[in-house]
Amino acid sequence: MTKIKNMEEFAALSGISRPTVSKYFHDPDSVRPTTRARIEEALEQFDYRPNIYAVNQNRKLTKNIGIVVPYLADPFFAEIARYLEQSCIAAGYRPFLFSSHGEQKLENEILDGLQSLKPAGVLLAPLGRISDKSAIEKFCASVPTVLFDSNLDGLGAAFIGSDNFSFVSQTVEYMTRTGEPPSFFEMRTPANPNANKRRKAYVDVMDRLGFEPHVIKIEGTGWAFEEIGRKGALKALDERKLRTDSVLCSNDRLAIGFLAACFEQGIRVGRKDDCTLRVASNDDHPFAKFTCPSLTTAAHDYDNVAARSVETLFELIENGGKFESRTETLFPARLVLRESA
Amino acid sequence: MTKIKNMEEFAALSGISRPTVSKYFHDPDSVRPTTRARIEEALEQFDYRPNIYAVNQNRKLTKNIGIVVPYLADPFFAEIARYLEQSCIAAGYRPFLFSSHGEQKLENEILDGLQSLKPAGVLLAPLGRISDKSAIEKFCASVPTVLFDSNLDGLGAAFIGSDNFSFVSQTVEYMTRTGEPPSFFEMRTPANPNANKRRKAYVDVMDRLGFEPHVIKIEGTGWAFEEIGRKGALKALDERKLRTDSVLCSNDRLAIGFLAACFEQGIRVGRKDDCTLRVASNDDHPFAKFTCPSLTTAAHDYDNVAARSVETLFELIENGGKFESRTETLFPARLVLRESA
DNA sequence: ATCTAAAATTAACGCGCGTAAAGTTTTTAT
DNA sequence: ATAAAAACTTTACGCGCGTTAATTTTAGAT
Repeated sequence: MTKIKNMEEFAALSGISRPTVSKYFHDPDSVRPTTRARIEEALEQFDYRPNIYAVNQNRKLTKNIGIVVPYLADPFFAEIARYLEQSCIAAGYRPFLFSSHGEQKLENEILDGLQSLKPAGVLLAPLGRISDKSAIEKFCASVPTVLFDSNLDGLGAAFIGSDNFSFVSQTVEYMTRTGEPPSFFEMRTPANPNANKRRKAYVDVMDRLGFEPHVIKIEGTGWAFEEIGRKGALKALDERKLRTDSVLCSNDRLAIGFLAACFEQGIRVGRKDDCTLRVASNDDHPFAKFTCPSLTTAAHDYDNVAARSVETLFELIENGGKFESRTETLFPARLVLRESA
Repeated sequence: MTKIKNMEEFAALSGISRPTVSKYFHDPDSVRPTTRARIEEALEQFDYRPNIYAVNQNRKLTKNIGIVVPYLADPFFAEIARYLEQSCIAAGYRPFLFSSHGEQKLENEILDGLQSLKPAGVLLAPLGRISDKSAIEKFCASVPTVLFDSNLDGLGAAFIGSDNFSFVSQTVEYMTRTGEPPSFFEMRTPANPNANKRRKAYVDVMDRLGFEPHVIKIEGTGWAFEEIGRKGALKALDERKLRTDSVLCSNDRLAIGFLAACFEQGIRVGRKDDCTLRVASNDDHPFAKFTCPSLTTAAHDYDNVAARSVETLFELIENGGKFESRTETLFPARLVLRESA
């Protein structure tokens, strides 16, 4: 097994000229089947691969794709990232995954570093409220970018996410139909723009159903939602803030904290006879199945959001990085009935 | 704001020769303070950055560092990855994060792709049992690699992880001291080598304390530990496999499933009077605080494992990629008492 | 066997930067 | 002030590959 230094050498060993070999690596189907066979034969024998730095220096467009999520320690984003990664690989691209870890500074640094990677495109789930909009706008101007999960008005070539109204209307209607209308439990200053849309949807749906909306806003900042939810729930329970026996949490991570607080307080949650409270939520977090009781929630259409995001990005890339107009695609939720409501 | 094309152009605009500018980017302290100032002044004015592809093509060693974890949807690894990333950045390196998603094929592909990135070093938490040892060995031969979390005998230049004996001895001793000796709850064919060490430690400690070890092995493969734990627990409870009122789970994700199963069955877990079962575990998963009841567990020394891992890798890099001998560093656990035991 | 379109070869340039050598200027020490 | 050391400038080559233009070979059809 000789060590190959460069394409010149490999071309010589395979008996094919370098430009043809170069062409092969760009697109194996662009060469004659016989020469392709000869190259691939040599490839197995000598284990050569083009120097990606030399390749990317000379190609106008790299095969790199950046994937940026706001908080990777949230398994929801880890799952989505997994799907996005695999779709990129399947399409012959090279995904690079980054997490902003909830910090604006880091999000900016990631976008900064991403620029020098000269990616063909970027899939960005921004931090949301605390994102540096102007920095993101500048970034999007120079790199084809598709936003997902969190929409920022007008930024990126397209947005793909979930239809928050569909989430909340389904959970509210279900709870109302099978019991009492829920209060809405959320952070006072949510990081994610979806939270605001969910609150609005809650108020709308309650109005429409003829009930008075009741929003419980809890304190806390950052991304430790479970702890924030737990503390907020303890306080709300202590102060008897709930107007009915039903609560709808803005998202599952808050609900996880809420359920932990209920358990601590000996409050039985669920629809069984001995239960005094029903808790539902939104997202269908990977752990929602393992809360006690298991969490009734509105599930993201993970697969479609992820699939459409990469699809859209590929279209964008093939379109030269620009769309005629910015599109927003929203996928509806699927209600997942479990034990908590 | 003119658009700069290359270093030549930037050098001209800053009034400094290109080789000096190049030197500056390699190490800002290697040029005279006055010239450094002039360069940085121009830098603010013109926003130029070297083309990383051209840079990396010519430098013997890149500033890239690969971070590979077995399963990023596990918040434990997400948290560790976060720390590793930040340490790399602080040291002037460029971390690239990859997850094997529990698949050998993917782990191999990641290492494969990593080679062409020509990283200065790699931090690798391998899949464990299902890792392709020969592939990893080959990789380590050509890239300076430090293993963490999961040890594979003899692979990598060093290993940094947790002392499984310390984990299990603390939990077993605690449970025994304050109640009955625990059974050990684990997967029959665990993916992670730590699991085997924990079982051995359990048997050892039980023997030493004069109790008969009792290991409950449950079925299931893959990385959906919570569901495996839940199903296994339902079966074990149904078949009355437990010899005492105490269970020690091999890891927290299994324990999360175990607790969910107990809740479903109406079994009260904890140390209160009305409880009939105590459950403890190992890892201190980020969600362990929010299980019902909250989980008593032995915590990894996250910070030290992560810090020592990057430290070791940097030493390795400065050492030219080779150590005299392979070292294994283990950090002890810290017992975290919560409500479940 | 002959023609033609497709594919491969040869030759050569450029990408942006690292880096080395030789000469010049600036700084530091005496 | 002077010498030595340090830093900078100029010049030039090389890295590995993309890409183009001109030429030759090959394949499929008549």
